[in-house]
Amino acid sequence: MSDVQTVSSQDLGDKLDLNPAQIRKDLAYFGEFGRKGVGYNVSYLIEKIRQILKLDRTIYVALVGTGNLGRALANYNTYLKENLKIVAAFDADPAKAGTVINNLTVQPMNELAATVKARNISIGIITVPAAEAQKVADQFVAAGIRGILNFAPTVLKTPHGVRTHHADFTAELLSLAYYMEQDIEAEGSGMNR
Amino acid sequence: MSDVQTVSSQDLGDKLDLNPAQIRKDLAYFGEFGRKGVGYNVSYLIEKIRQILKLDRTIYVALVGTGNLGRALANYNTYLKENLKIVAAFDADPAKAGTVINNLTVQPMNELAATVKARNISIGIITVPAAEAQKVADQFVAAGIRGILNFAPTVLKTPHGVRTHHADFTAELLSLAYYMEQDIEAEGSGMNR
DNA sequence: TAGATTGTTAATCGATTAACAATC
DNA sequence: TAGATTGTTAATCGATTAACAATC
Repeated sequence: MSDVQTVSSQDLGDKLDLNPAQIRKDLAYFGEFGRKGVGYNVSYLIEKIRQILKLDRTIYVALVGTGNLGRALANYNTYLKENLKIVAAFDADPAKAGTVINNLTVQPMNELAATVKARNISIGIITVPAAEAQKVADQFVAAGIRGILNFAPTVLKTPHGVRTHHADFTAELLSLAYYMEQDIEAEGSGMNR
Repeated sequence: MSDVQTVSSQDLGDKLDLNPAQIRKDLAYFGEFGRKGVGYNVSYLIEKIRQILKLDRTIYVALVGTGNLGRALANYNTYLKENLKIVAAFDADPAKAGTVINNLTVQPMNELAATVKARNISIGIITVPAAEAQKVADQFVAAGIRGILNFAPTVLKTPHGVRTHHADFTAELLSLAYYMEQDIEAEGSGMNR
């Protein structure tokens, strides 16, 4: 491990709390990336993993809804890795068109389809009220988007072929609450984690 | 299934796409909730599951940071189930103190500890810039909070006994992008999902 | 060459499913 | 009683880990 050019499955297992055999098996599933007796070349492995995870290309993202959450996400843009870029923002309110949020000029909805195509946008983020979310999803789908990240508290219907993830704060809080209670019980019973 | 008073593991398995034996085993782990030859009493089962998931009590939540994201979450409050309630909001900017967001009056940070105790708050939400997040977490911990939901793009250090979840938009988008690509490949290869 | 470490096969472990006695 | 369905034990399946030949 003093040689930073190379890393062994043992090293990786230690760091990731995983069995070295697991590491080797998982990597071997995608190809032969290592050298027997030597280990894995770090930069080569990173490049391979980027390929496996499809992180070797930039993905362009559009945002609909420039309320508090939409603006928060647009500002978050700065933190997104270079392979994810929010490049367009839309709002149904015509009065919002032309306003600027963190370098993005808000566009009216009727420009959505053309912009998605022109800028090669493949993911749409929905931060509109629940009542409007489905309509926006339909417009994204019609524009040819491949994935939707929905922040509206409603379940969207999207056709097969369009991946839809739901960012659910409530679920996040409930999950946290559940594990908190588990912790408390574990303490009470003198168990360790 | 025509009798809505009662439900069988078969019924539940059909609905949840799970093996009936799995359903029975999982439920049996927590106790004997069913009646042989009859099934599970629906309302009794719901109550038991609520108990198991610790959903039978109200959890009080505080929010620090009333920027775009904080305000968005405060408004989201309306959608939270009755067992999760954001009951306090704080901001480091003294000028913000006293402003009202969706029924919540923003308080100055020096009131945090007292409010957490007085209102029996067990979860803290952090929506401040990354640079301030750790400081806020420390204050939450000192106030005796049991769980933290962190929206700042930074990893927090919290002591053993304080559950910390990180709501990571980037991870959400990356995961979506990954599955999108998988879908595309599956199509290309004529595989079905 | 001797030591190290991969990729992979064999052994183990755990989780899922099937089967069934108990019983409503 | 006959039919249905649980709770649980036994069988199966898959995933994790150990072991090791290949080889750098």
